[in-house]
Amino acid sequence: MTENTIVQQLSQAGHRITQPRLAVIRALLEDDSYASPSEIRERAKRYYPTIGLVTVYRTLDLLSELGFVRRIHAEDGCHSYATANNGHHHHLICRRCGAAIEFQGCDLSSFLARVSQQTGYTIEDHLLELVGVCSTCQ
Amino acid sequence: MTENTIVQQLSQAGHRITQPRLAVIRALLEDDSYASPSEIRERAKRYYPTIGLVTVYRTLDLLSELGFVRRIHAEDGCHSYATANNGHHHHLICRRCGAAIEFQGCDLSSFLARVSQQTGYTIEDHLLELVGVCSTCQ
DNA sequence: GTACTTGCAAATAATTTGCAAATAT
DNA sequence: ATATTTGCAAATTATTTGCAAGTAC
Repeated sequence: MTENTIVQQLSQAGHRITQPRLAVIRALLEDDSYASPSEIRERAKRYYPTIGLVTVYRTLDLLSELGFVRRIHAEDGCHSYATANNGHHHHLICRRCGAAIEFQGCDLSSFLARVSQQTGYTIEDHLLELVGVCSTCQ
Repeated sequence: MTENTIVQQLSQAGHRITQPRLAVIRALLEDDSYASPSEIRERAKRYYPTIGLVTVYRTLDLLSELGFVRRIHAEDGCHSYATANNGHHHHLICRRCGAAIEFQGCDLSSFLARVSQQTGYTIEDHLLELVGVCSTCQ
């Protein structure tokens, strides 16, 4: 995902391209490790030093609605975000450095069909996150 | 999971069986839908009317360490808990009534091996939650 | 009897809201 | 020019901690 793509889609969706929003977008793209709103704010200050935490919250909400970020459900809480590409829906997270990348080809259909049969539930959605160690950290 | 099993293991692990703890355990077992600490407190009041919210938090922590409850990562936040059986590790959640049951046989090994190969990560753990509609709610 | 547990009150942390000033278009 | 966005301050919500009183063993 590039800054241009995000800016374009933000704009097309009727939102303004402001300095604080750009700063958050850059902060997210410059580093693939997941981060909390206040960590993202610290990174974003490099691009817009006076950015307020409230603006970071609001920008994350906005980017989340548009599918450019997603909340990470880590062992220590669910207050962090990572960039996300539209379409893919799952993160693979490095336990050491926090790098959160998306992986391709989540095909669980036969597994889900079996669980559905066993339980009587219809299954409509799933949350899947993999945790491990990235190649750099190994 | 039964009250007796939990009480026994709590006791064996050196913890005391108190009225507030029993109330939380009963509140959890009486209903399989997941609930927030304060909802659990409301349910537990039926068994011990003066129970404090702090005690509910502490009891949930304790039960969580022992593996009898697990946090549910729902669409609206990660502040809720459901009962868990030792060994199984994933919940299937009804979107309508909140029933959270565990399912058997999570075999993702070949899937995980493929992701590992594609990404260069070693994969050590995973978080999986399925969301759907239970047979009663259908 | 003693160590563990409880629950209040207070502290801390996380998030949201109201609103006047600033800014993108 | 105007509607959107910002960011402060304050409100709200969630969670943790200190500690004196209560309770299980």
